[in-house]
Amino acid sequence: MNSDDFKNDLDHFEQTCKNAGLKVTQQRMEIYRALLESSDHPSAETLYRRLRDRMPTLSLDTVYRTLATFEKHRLVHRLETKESQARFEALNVRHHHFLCDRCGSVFDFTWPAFDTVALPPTLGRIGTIERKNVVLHGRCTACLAAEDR
Amino acid sequence: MNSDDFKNDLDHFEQTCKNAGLKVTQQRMEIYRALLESSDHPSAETLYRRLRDRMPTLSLDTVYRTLATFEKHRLVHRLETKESQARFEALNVRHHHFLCDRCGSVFDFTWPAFDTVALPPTLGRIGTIERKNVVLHGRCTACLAAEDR
DNA sequence: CCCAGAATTAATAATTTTTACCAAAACAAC
DNA sequence: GTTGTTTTGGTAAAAATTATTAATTCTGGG
Repeated sequence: MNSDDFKNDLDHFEQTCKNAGLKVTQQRMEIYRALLESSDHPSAETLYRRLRDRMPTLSLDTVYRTLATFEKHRLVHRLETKESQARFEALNVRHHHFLCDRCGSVFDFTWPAFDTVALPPTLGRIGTIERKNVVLHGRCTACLAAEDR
Repeated sequence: MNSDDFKNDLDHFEQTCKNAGLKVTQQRMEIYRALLESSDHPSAETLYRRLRDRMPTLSLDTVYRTLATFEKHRLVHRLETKESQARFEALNVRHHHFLCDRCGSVFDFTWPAFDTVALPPTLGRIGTIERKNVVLHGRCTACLAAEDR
């Protein structure tokens, strides 16, 4: 992500907060920024540890509470994983997920061809679709390399 | 699922247990059967409640332990959801999931057209793929009907 | 610049989910 | 039958998440 995008995201964040009547506090800013800067879809705990350097007084409670607030206002997205700890990502470009079954890492990717495939007709009876996501499972390159030793 | 398929699944279950050196106990049988009979991807707690009628002495501990054992031997599959409680399904035909964002229900569907789409080339750098799954989000018909009132 | 209201903090605790422990009993498989 | 695995019951612990309360801090709007 280049610095312009970054600035835009932070602007969008401020705007969304204001629209929703949310105050733009230091903590909310930093938590959102940390999510933008992270590509590893951190959990609340991870974010907390990551931010304590910059913000020694930050409380874990605030991280959980803030993430829940963000989620409610669609600023962040809670990932679906099998792990016990929930993972989050800042909500920007549409993408899909690759999950490494060994180390649990999550990688993003885009797949334009997928978006054009017609959905199976049976879905009409199931419900209305608002989001389509692909989840791939496998081994990430790092784990593959580690296993070859 | 017709009763032949069902029998086949139970046979496959017994065979897999034996291959893995797992004893075919009453509890394991019933837990697996309950999963085969369920289309709602129940959690450990739900399975426990569901089975207590037939098996009053079953313990929750056993359900968790057994599901973990099954998962290790690839007899069941732990679903990825945002919910706190993990959900399980018996592992048979390949399918995708529709999640209702309102009531949390999970519906299965197949999508042959999806399976033929070429993956984006960028994935080569990420890792090797073992499973591809689509997760759709939306409102199930029941929730849509309820909202129209 | 000030004020009201919102948000955070600290410290603790409760809840929920999941897993673990033990000794005793049950039971599947050979 | 014997053996070794598994379940049970009861309890407990760990991990993840949410809540409480009062005091303090800070944002946003005037």
